[in-house]
Amino acid sequence: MGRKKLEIKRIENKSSRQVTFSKRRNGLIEKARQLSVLCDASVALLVVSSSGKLYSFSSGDNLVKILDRYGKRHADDLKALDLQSKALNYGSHHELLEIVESKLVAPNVNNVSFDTLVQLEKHLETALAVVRAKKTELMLKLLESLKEKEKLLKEENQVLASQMEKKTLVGAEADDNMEISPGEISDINLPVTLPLLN
Amino acid sequence: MGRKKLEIKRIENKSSRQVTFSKRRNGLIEKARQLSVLCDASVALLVVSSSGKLYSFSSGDNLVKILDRYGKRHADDLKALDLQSKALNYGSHHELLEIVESKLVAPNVNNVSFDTLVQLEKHLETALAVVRAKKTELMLKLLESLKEKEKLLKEENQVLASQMEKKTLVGAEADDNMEISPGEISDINLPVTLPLLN
DNA sequence: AACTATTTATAAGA
DNA sequence: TTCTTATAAATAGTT
Repeated sequence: MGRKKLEIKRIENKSSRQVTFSKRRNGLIEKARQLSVLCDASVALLVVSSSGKLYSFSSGDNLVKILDRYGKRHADDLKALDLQSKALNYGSHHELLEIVESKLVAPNVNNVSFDTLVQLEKHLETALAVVRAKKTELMLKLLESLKEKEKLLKEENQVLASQMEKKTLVGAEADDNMEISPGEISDINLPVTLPLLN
Repeated sequence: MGRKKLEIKRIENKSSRQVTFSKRRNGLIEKARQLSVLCDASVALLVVSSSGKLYSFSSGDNLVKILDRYGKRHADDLKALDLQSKALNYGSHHELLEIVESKLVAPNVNNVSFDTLVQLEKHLETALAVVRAKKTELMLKLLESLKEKEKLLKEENQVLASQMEKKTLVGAEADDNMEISPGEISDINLPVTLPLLN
C-alpha cells in the first residue's frame, strides 16, 4: 500500500528500515487495539526493535491483567519461561512431561467445571494430533535417511567387490586400508522397536 | 476498509463479530509477521478470543526470548503476576493444557527426539482418559441432581395442588405465601446443550 | 512530518 | 468457512 509494492524481506537501507518500522509499528498497534475493541478480545503485543527498544500494547490495563483474566494461560508460560531461561536449552519437553505427570497424577482433579473439562479434552486432542503429526514426520525423515544409507552402502559394496576382485587377481597381500570399522556401517540411532505411525 | 466505514466499538451482532474477529486476527498476525521480517524486529502477539481460544505469533527467536526481554523491563509486573498466581491456586488442568499447547504449537517442535514424542503421546492419552472419566463422572452427578430436583418439584407440586384444592373449597382469598419465585423452580446451571459422553 | 499514488485490508453480501 | 467486490485504510516513496 504505497507507491510501489514492497517485497516482504529485510529492508537493507537502514534509514528507510527505521522509517518503515516506525510507521508499521504504529499501524500494528492500532490494529491490535481495534481488534480488541471490535471483537471483545484480549490482545497483547510486544515489539522489540533491532536496536532493542520495546513497544507494547495490551487491551485492558496491562499484560498481567490480560494473562490473569483469561485463565492464567500465560502465567504458566511465564513460569516456564523463568525455568527455561535459567536452564537454557534444557530439554523443555522433558520439563513439560514432568509437569504433565505431576498435574495429572495429583489428586487435584476435583473442583473442575464441566466446561473446563470439555475444553481440556479438546486441547488434549489437539496436542495429541500435533504430537502424532510430528512423530510421523520424524518417521518419514528416518526412512529417507535409511534409504540414503542403503544407497551409500551399496556403492561401498561395489567398490569393495571390485577391490576384492583386484586382490584375488594380484594375490593375497595384507592391506589395512581395506578394513571397515563396525561403526561406519550404520550409525543411525534407531529405537529398539519401531512404533507404528498413526 | 470495507463496503462501509466501521465505527471502532464492540460489534454487537455475535456472528459478524466472529467473522470480523477471524479476518482481523489473520490480518493482524500477517502484519506482525511482516513487521518482524521487514524491520528485523522481534514481535510477539497474543490474542485471546472472547470464547477463550488462544492465537499467537512470535518472530524467529521464540516467544520465550521476547518475553524474557520484556520481563527484564517489567520485572515488577512479573513479580506481581507470580504472587497472584501463587495466591489463587488455579484449576490445574486448564493450566496444564495451556502449557502443553504453547510448547507444542510453538515453532519450537523441532529438536524433539522420537522417543520423547512417543512418551509425550502416551502421557497425553492418559490425560485424555482421565479427563474423559472425570467428564463422565460429572455427567452422572448432574443427572442424579436433576433426578433429585425432579423429585422435589413433584413433591412441591403435590403440596401446591392440595393447597389449590383447599382454596377452591374455601373460596378465592388472596394469599401471598402461595407465590413461587421463578428462581426457586430450577437453579441448576445447565449447559445450553448437553455435550455427549465419550 | 506531510503528502498522495498505490497497494492492501476488509465489510458486506453470496 | 470461503470467495468476491466495492470501498476504506495503510503506507512507500517523495517533498
